[in-house]
Amino acid sequence: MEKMPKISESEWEIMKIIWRENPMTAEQIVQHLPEGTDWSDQTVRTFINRLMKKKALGYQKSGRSYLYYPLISEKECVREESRSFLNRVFNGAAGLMMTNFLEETQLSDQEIEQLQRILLEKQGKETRDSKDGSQP
Amino acid sequence: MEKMPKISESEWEIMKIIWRENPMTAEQIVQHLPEGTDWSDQTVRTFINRLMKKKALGYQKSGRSYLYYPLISEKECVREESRSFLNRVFNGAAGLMMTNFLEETQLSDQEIEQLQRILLEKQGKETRDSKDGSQP
DNA sequence: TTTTAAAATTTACAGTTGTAATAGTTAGTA
DNA sequence: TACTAACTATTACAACTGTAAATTTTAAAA
Repeated sequence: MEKMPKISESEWEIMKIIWRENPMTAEQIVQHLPEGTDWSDQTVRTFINRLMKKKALGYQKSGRSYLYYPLISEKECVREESRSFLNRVFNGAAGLMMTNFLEETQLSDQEIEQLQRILLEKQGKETRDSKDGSQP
Repeated sequence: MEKMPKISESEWEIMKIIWRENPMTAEQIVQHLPEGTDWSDQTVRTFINRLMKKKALGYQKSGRSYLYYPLISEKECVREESRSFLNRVFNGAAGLMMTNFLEETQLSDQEIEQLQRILLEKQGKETRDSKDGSQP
């Protein structure tokens, strides 16, 4: 984990596509943009280029075009972005954040049950574990 | 809710202070910055000014200085920032997001229990309510 | 009332982001 | 092999951010 580059809002769109499936050409990336996204081809290529400058994407040549692939992991990025959000908005208080989300969000029964299951499991563990939180 | 202005990372620090206690002078805001924040006075005043331009802060004169107070609510801002984060990182999938957070975060027993309580309550309601989600 | 010190306002400046247009390169095609 | 269409790379430019310094205003002090 060398030091995650900062990924902007638009760049996230590109990364999400690439993480789902790669390697991929610029052309393909454009095709995979969520509907409603109204970016010109050039704009998308600019984003791709910036991501390469940031070392978030790598490429290999293939005929006339490049095949891009991620150099940073989605998990790491999600973790970093979550950390940032949590600090900015909730001063790092994860419990408060989740309470808030639960109260404001509509969830399906399945989701509720899954969350309950996770909590149940956590409840058993928390008491056992030290406050460290890093296990393989 | 006219249309929330976009609050930057640094500006959030100012807003969080003002929301906690207001009205407040620039001087006081500086004093309430979290320790470790290494901003010059001028920098803080720049942020305050930008927040006024954005109509996020208002003021009333008091002697030689201004007393600032919020013009936008914390709840609204938190909601907006959460929405943005959720879309950017999880494509809007709240359940996925919470699952992820629960799995990555260390929580106290109290917090776990509180979350369980909220879920329990939600479980009763979800089945009753329509999928609308807007009640007074 | 003039001075002055503290506040606020204006200006600065580089880096990031959104949004492309334009220029340069190159692999196929004629 | 020369041409061209598709790709990539470079350049553009304004708005937003982080970070202040310089300037102007003004209430309080002398």
